[in-house]
Amino acid sequence: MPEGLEIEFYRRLAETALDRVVVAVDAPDAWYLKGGLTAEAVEDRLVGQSFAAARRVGKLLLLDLDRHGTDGVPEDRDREGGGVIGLRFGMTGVLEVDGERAVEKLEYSSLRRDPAWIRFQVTFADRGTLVMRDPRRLGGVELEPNVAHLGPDALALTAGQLRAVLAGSEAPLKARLMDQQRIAGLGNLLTDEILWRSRLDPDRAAQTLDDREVRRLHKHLRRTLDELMVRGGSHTGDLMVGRTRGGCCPKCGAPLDRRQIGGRTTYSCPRHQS
DNA sequence: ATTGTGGCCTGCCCGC
DNA sequence: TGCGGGCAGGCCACAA
Repeated sequence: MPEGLEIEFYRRLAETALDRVVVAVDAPDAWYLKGGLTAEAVEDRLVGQSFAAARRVGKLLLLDLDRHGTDGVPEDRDREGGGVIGLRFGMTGVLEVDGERAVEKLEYSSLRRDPAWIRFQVTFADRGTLVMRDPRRLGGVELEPNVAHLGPDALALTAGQLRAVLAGSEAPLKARLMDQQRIAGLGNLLTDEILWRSRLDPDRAAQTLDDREVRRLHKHLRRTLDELMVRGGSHTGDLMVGRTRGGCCPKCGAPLDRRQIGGRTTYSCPRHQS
């Protein structure tokens, strides 16, 4: 599923959609529009504009609208927020620009291109498109999304930030790492991989980690994100081959534990993680 | 406040 | 061969 890494790939792809004038918006699924947004409102807001920048906070992709209209006339500066559209991809959302995908293989999503799965589409004057496909409709589109409640981005997390996130929390380590208000961008697969590499039990209370363990966790967090980014995504971790019912630890061959932690299916090695 | 739970959505996989 | 029940998890509302 798209976690922070995949959304970073999406963001890079979205940069090819910058500075192109929008001529049409298709939002066929009202349920996909969040925060009271309507198809008419998003069309009014986008048509005639272009995207000036593609940013990312955790799993949220942000497209900044150009401050100026196509005629170079300054926009109404009184309008609040500066014009940002937020795209969430849920578990099975895929981004395409001009028919190109940022991620070829997406775990738990389908490779089919059923037109019915198009939840949001922007057409540019050059006839190119930006398309969100989402079979399960767990993503969404929102204007001026609130990013204040998101924690620091996982891809740039410092050791000090990690320490602060874990301090004083009775919550299971894994739940704390996946809490988007604390750290933005870690999903289920990445978190299992990071904790497995760090040899830490996902069910331990977050605050029980000592300094050495926090530093170890931070080292593996950074290393894992860098490595899987190069490999191509969250599903390319070393644990993945064993991450199945009855699966075994790729390190030692011991049967993996399969538990629900923080409401998520969690795989861990009883021999390596404590 | 913090932490946990259930439900949303629907394609796909497994077993019968 | 077709069918039905789980399963997947990001996110949110709500409960304790």
